[in-house]
Amino acid sequence: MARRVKPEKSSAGLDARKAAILEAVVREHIDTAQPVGSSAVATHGELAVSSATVRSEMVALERDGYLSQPHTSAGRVPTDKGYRYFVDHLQGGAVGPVTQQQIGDFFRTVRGEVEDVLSQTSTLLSRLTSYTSVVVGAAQSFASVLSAQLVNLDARHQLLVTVFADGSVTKHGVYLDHDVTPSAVAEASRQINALLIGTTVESRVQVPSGSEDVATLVRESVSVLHDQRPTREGEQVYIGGSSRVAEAFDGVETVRQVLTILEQELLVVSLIQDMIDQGVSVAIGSEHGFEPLASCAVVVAPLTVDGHPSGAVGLLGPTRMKYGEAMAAARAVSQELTRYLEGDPRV
Amino acid sequence: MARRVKPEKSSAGLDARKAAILEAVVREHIDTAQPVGSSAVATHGELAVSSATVRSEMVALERDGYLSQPHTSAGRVPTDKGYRYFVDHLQGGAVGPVTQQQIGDFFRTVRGEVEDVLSQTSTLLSRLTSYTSVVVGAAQSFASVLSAQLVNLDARHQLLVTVFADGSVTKHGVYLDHDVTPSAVAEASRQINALLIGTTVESRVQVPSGSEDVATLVRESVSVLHDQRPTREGEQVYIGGSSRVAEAFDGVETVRQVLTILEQELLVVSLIQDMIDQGVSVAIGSEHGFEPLASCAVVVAPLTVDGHPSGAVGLLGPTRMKYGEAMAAARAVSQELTRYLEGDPRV
DNA sequence: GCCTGGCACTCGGTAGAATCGAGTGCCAAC
DNA sequence: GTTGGCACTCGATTCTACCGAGTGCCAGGC
Repeated sequence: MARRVKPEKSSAGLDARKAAILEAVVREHIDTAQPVGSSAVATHGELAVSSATVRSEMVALERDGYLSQPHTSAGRVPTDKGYRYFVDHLQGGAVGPVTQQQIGDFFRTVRGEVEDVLSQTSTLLSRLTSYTSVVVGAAQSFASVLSAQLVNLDARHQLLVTVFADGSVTKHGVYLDHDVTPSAVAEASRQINALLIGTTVESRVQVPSGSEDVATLVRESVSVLHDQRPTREGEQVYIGGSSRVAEAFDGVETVRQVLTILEQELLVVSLIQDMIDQGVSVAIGSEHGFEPLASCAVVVAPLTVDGHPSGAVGLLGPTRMKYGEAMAAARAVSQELTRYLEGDPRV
Repeated sequence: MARRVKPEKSSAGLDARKAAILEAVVREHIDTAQPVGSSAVATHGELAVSSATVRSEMVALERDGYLSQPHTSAGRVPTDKGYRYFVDHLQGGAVGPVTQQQIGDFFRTVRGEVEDVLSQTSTLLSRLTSYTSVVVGAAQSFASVLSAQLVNLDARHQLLVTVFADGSVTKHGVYLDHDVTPSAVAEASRQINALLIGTTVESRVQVPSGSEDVATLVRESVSVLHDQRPTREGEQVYIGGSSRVAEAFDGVETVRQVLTILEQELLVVSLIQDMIDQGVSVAIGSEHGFEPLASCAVVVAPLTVDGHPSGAVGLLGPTRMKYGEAMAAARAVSQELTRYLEGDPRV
């Protein structure tokens, strides 16, 4: 058997006509949610060939895994591989002027704590794209302590309020089984502040021994701060427009599955984090290896504040989502959000 | 025409047999989600009457608005009024021992900031009941300031961290258009603390005039704290198990509508707040006057910490929800959560 | 050798007819 | 007042026929 290699097939690319047909099928299917027939491609598209030609090309595209047929005598539907090719060859356009304007307006007028801004950003992104949006804000666990203060709630209950260099604030209850005097709390607060400033939650510090109230308070405070579970505290997830899930899929069961996934924030974070780590911006269907999201596509854009990776914005839609628009919107929002966060460090 | 009044009809109550039949219909319908026929009631129920008798009673119940027929020759379905009667005559049982155990375990082991506890409580309640749950935590806007501190993020950016008597903490960015020295910040922090301690966000305080850095910082800080939007900051909403919405209704469109409502937190808060204010614990169908939730029922239980109303826990399900279980679970969780919050004031 | 028009074939979707049966309303008899 | 009996209704289900979009294949043309 001759080892002759047909250039169009062995190379990753498709020949121009196949590519054009694939693109037409994808575009049409995204638009109509219906299988696309050869004649639709022949008339609608720009290629000047007959439907018979399109048909034979489609056979090849199907053999190579870019298209599939729901059943004989139906049109073709893109496979995940087909979408992948489409996305890879999409020259990333920018977002429309109206959308850009809306994004600009939003960040010009939004105010409040970072958490609120992230949450509202998620809603914005969802509104702009009509897909479900996810914003992940990663607090740097290596951020050092700027201030730690023990506040007296009542004689037995104190609140440890810690401010970190990245602007995040945590609070932890510190309880004793007997009353302490305000002056003991004030003294403990001074010591804690001195002890913790400049450290991170990962660094170990020398705590005083002894059983008098001040020492106990200091020990308790330090331990409660260091025992915070790293995952939950480190990342916040904001999901916007979960009702869009019900628009994207028509089976109630699929909707339920996707919503169930979205409820598990750790899952969502790790999925998006994986994508960011691998430098991927779009995951289609089962590319992320997540069974229940097999009919979904995820688009992400990283957030980098002052050079540090610090979260991401993402969109979740059906595999037949409008990739161009979604990617443009995610990019635009991530850029503006980054600028906002940098100009305005973790309000 | 004789003005004779039949006692059973004019009084609010139904005669015993009608009540029994109504109850049987409601129970059966909640169980099966199907219209209930007369024979099912006659056999299944405890009443020793024939289906023909049940039928004629059902005609009366339908005339009085407790039941309705999807179409001739189908069984009967309870109306909102029918559910209302059922709920009003439900003697509130307690939660099962297993559930009680789970709730107890949860509050015995849960740790962290209040916000996290409330969020996890919402998930718990949803898991226990398989309905979507809502937890509203109301921070007292009348809570006085325990401590206010200005922390130096960098030369132009300061963070105002305020601790309130109810244990809540807020942070606000304070920015100037020029650099300030750390000692100015420290001095401003001292003044702000002295100025604000004991006040509430509603009380007006006398701020220093003058253009030097310290006075400006103090003015800015006080104003940024007072300008916080009262609604958004005052109440936090935690929604658990939104995927349950997809289980409760079978039309994708209904699911979408309900999810859309749940996304509008202010709406949810005001709905629940209204119910609490009016001392209602169950709202069925259109009782709350909310079009898109016409096919839903809402169960709430108030939270009162140290005698002050401070939020609520709620459940949202279909009108054919298991009222007994839902109410018992909401009550049990609200009690335990109340105890937790009191014993452990706003960690 | 590639493209094209023609053609037989496939198969899901829709419409209509027939059927089934759960459930009703009514009535005469007890 | 209750009950068994009975005719009737009407949604749901099944079956059939049919339509048509779309295919695969092939012979003829450029």
